[in-house]
Amino acid sequence: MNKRVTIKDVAKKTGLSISTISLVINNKGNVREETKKKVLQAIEELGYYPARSAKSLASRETGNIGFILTEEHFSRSEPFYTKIFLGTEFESRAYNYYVLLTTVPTQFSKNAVPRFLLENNVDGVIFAGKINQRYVKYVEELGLPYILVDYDLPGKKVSAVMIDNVGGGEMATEHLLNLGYRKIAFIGGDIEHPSIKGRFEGFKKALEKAGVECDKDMCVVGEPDTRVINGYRACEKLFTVLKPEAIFAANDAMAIGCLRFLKEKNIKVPDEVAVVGFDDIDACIHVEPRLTTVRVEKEELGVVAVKHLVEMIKKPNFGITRVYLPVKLIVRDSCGAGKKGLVVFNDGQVNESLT
Amino acid sequence: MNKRVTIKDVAKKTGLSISTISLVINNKGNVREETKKKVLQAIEELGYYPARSAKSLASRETGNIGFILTEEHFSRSEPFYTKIFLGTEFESRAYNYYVLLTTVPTQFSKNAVPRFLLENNVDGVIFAGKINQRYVKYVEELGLPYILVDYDLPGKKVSAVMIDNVGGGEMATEHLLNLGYRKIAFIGGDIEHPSIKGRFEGFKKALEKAGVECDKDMCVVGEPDTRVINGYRACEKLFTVLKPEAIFAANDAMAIGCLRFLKEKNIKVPDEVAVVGFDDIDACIHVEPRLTTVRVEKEELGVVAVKHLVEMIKKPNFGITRVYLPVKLIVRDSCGAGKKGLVVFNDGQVNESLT
DNA sequence: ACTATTTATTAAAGCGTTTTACTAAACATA
DNA sequence: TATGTTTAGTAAAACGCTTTAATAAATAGT
Repeated sequence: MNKRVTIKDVAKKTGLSISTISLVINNKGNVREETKKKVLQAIEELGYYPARSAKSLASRETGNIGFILTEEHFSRSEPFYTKIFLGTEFESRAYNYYVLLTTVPTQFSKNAVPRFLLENNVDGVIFAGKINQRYVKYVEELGLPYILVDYDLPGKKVSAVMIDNVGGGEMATEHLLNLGYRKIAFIGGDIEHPSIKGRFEGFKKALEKAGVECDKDMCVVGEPDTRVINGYRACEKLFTVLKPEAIFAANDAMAIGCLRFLKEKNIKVPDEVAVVGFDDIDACIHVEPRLTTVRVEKEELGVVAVKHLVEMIKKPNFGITRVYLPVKLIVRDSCGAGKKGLVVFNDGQVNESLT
Repeated sequence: MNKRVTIKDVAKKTGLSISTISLVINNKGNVREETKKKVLQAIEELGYYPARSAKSLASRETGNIGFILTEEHFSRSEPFYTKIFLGTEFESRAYNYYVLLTTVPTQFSKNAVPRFLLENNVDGVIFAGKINQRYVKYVEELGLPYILVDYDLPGKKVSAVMIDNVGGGEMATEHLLNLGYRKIAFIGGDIEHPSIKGRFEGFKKALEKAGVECDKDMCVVGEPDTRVINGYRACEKLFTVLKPEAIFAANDAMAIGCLRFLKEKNIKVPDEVAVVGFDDIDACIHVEPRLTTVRVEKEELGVVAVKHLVEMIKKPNFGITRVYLPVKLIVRDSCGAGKKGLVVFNDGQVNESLT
């Protein structure tokens, strides 16, 4: 093919040295305005663009960000982390970075270390979701800046962008309380997960504030994870003994599991039981009834993570940043708010997602 | 930080030259088994791994694959191309590639050229979905191998992995015919799109085979694109004049649009109208009734694209590959198959996606 | 006018690999 | 034994940049 044009060609064309060309490109050193112009023009005319590999080698900057996800999270149908990823992907471009995605097994293992770390091929790392502490430690020892998204390392001060889980849990519960429900159940799944824990905390906080006692039997938190099937089972468990007026599920998947169970048992939602979820995944508007939930701005999580990570890359000893992203109650049909004549502060009941 | 260990360190430790180390790593040249062992051990002990940037610079291989998507397709909620992307992402890792994603505007523009092309930072390119021909040309002129996914360039022999749209359209239509429907409508959106065109073709083919006349008025193909809202509108248009017994929508989004309209008008699905979609997006199992559709293996599209692209990268003049991925009818509730006592050859009616 | 300082440019080293051409040793061939 | 052929290993150039230290020219200070 037509040979690649290099910095040498630009030097030759302008009669300057390659050093000068480099300085102009990177806006460094003292270069006369006039020569700058000349160089820029030559670059334009030749269609020159610095080769990434050479630039990386010389400058020790790769222009890449690593994105590490535990394998379970990458399950091909899980949209939550996919969206976070797309957010980082999108935002990275604004900062002229590319993001390299990889998954790692839950357990740390020497030969599960992401290749981009071994190859020295990233300038910083984003960890999304639950992650084994040893991966973080590995990255730390490399001296790379990193940030966690939607997770936190207990007992370790790390940079992280998190969801306001407590606030969201409170919000959802308060909403149910405001609608007059008192016997409210909580369905949680893996309560060890910081996010679930936070949502549960918010749940209890709201109840306490309202002076409603939190019935332990109404809190099903034993399931191993937060998939639909476990929501279904938790709901089943719940209804064998009790009859809650409302359910707050720690995420939409589980909430949808509840909906499934209730539909099977012919228990009407929201007339007999109200259901509120958390996350606002796409499915919410497709299920029947449409699910009231707490919206997490998933892409935004990724976006914010990139913003901070880039800061950290640019400025060494930037320090630790910890940010909590606000959430928002999205009222739809599964909580009975409409029925009860409540003002629905929702954005676009009818047309939403008619995309 | 602890300084990076380089090939020099390995050379020093083994008392060999760096050339030999390199040869061992890349399994080239003539190196005694014995020395090979020695080198490998030293590498192991030192924890050496070749730096990507240096390797790239010297070998002119980047280890990256570019993934180019038109902006509309990247709309953050569009799961179709996201899944294709995840498929490539996943498969790439098996081949030790990373994939760099970028979007481009619909119209070609000199300064919309993906940075990874300018930087010489990819070994090959995947184009997903509808793409302006000039981008393809640009890549071609760079001498880079490339492959299209879910699109084709009319009048140009390019490598591509496509869906069997015609077969799928035929399948869906035949299914409706088998159920006894005769007045079958087609809702298409952008008929210029090769995929839609193919599905329409399959539709007509099936009708013809069955000796059923294709009523032009039953084919709504004027909408600008295939979003939910346009399915809604097309359906509305349809029902102002006609009363089809069944609808075959060219994709699930539009099919869901139909469902919305029909629910609003209180027209029962499938009792009064049967609906079949195409793609099998996640929402299918959440809508009411669950949507019968033609499943496209979206991740698989990405996987296959990577497989072929890697071949092309490894073997220059590999030639053109064109592959059609088969599709599969997924019978659910919107077509009335159950009601009519038909055998339902579905995988997991009840538990599917209870993930 | 002479020195000190600032400004503009460059030569050259370095980044960490791959690869080619070369050498030396070992082995075959006759 | 002399010669050709493998085999094993290496020196050195190349890949295309950045960056540092040095130099030269212009400007300022007295």
